[in-house]
Amino acid sequence: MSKNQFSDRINLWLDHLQTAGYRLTGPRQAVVEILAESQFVLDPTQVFLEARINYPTIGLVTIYRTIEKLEELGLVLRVHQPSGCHSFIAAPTGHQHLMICRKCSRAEYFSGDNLTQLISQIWKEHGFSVQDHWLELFGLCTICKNGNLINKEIMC
Amino acid sequence: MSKNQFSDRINLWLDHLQTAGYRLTGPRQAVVEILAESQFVLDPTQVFLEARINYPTIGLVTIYRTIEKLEELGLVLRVHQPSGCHSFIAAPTGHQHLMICRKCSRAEYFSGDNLTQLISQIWKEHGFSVQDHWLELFGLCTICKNGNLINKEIMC
DNA sequence: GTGATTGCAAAGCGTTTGCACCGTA
DNA sequence: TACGGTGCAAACGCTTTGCAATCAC
Repeated sequence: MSKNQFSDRINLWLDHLQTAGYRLTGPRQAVVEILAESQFVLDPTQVFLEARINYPTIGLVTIYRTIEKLEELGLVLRVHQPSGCHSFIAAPTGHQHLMICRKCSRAEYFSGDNLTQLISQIWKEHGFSVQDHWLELFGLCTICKNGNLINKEIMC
Repeated sequence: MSKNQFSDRINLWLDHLQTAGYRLTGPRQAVVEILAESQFVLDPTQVFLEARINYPTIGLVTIYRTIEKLEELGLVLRVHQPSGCHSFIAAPTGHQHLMICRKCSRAEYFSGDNLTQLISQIWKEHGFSVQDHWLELFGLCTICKNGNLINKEIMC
């Protein structure tokens, strides 16, 4: 994804917020910039620390309140991991699932999962009607797999 | 799953605890009985309330400590749901995934997911090496789908 | 008898709420 | 100017820890 696409996402999110009746403020823009551009899943404290670089007076409470609004607008997603469920990432466009790097927390979306056969089989065997599914992959991203020491700290 | 199989699971878990060097106590047995027999995902407070029926002096802290040991022995699994990640269920035998009823929290395991093709495709397209995956289905169980009012309160 | 286990109370942690001040529209 | 947004401090709920009494081995 190019730098321009990330910038587009920032503007898209700011538009969404404004359309929903929310005001455009410095602290809000700082949070949007972090989450819209991040290739890694981030928890509120990580967003807070990043946001303070551009907006030093921002408080952690504002991070929570902004994430809440972005989540409500479907722009941001809570990410569930074995290590915990306190992190967030930009929501996908369309039907996609996450793969997350165990080492650096980099997150990428993929598509192409086809569970229709499985779901109809489950219907027949268990009588369970499936409405929704969660699929998440864990492993190593290209960079970490090749032994590079690139991680969140160095990248951000 | 028959009643006998559940009773077997209780004894199996108690054996595992003892083999691991843990002592067999009343409070521990009470927790094991609840979690080994439950068809529903249960959070620590729910286990606590259930366990007090058989063991009225048990404390919530003991629930947490026993769940911790059962998890460590691979007998119990934390369940992640849109509503939160504080619930637990007996771990599956072999490669299986959970389907969870949105209405009553009943959980059933299924097998037969085949993601090998998807994972090799992801390797080719993203260079991401997948080590593990999470798959969870959400919907309605046979009982809730048919409009019955059976739920946790009535069942347990 | 000895050391693990228990329940209570207190501490810890992430998150939310109350409130007066501030800044956008 | 009006009212939504902000940051601080305090409250909150779930979970963990410290400790003396208790209980399994």
